[in-house]
Amino acid sequence: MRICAYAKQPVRTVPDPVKILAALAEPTRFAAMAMLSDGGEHCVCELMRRLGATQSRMSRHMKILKDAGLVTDRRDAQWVRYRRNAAMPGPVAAIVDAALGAAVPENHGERTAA
Amino acid sequence: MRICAYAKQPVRTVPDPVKILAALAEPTRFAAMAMLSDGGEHCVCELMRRLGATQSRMSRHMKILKDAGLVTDRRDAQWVRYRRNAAMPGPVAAIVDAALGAAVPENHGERTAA
DNA sequence: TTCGCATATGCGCAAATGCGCATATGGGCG
DNA sequence: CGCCCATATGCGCATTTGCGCATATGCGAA
Repeated sequence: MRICAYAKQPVRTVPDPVKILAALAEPTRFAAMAMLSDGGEHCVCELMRRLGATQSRMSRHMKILKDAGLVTDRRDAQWVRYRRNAAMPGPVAAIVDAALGAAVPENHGERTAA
Repeated sequence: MRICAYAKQPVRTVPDPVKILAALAEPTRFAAMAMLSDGGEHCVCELMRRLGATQSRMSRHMKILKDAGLVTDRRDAQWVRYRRNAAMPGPVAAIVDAALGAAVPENHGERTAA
């Protein structure tokens, strides 16, 4: 029912927040997003090792994060490098940041975001 | 493993972000939180009518939100009034607000949070 | 107490989700 | 080419999750 039918751009569909939340609502995926939030690239083999997941599981989890638009992947020789999607719509990035921020165990009440 | 053993308050356990995300990652529950974000109280019968859910389903969904610490309930005669938990830890409220903010359909690219 | 409205819960079922195993695919190297 | 490493995917299985139905419980009114 595209509201902005006149829009030139491919109608920036407002991403379903529920889908974003579901993608993050799994321990391994959440931990993966936390790893990727260092801004760098990480291959599946590194993710699986650091997070203690099997190869197939980690690959599938990353696909879910990718489908949700939270990460991007890039083929580099025999590796696939994943990184946090820098082009996430603002509201989506806000969800991710808020979730990751709540995971910091240090602060028991203090400010988290900046 | 209570880190702040000296705390007088009942050790504000840092809530598991994944649990919060899971509580929100369901359409009916998400919509319920959106309804409650008007700051007011809403009984189950109102929630179920407005959201098109059956009574038992709505009751259970609200229990999940309550267990996650996102809402509080209050018995009022034959009704149970739910409202957004005003005592949510900051980081948790940040997740909820970010998620609800991403749901606003109006803004297709504009600023959402203030 | 009995009735009726509002809410919670036990139960079984169906769909979704996460997992491991095996295998396929992609790419570098000898 | 053959081999190996890294990643993706088909498949079956077990668990979780959401759902409706029926029923139990709470509460006010007659």
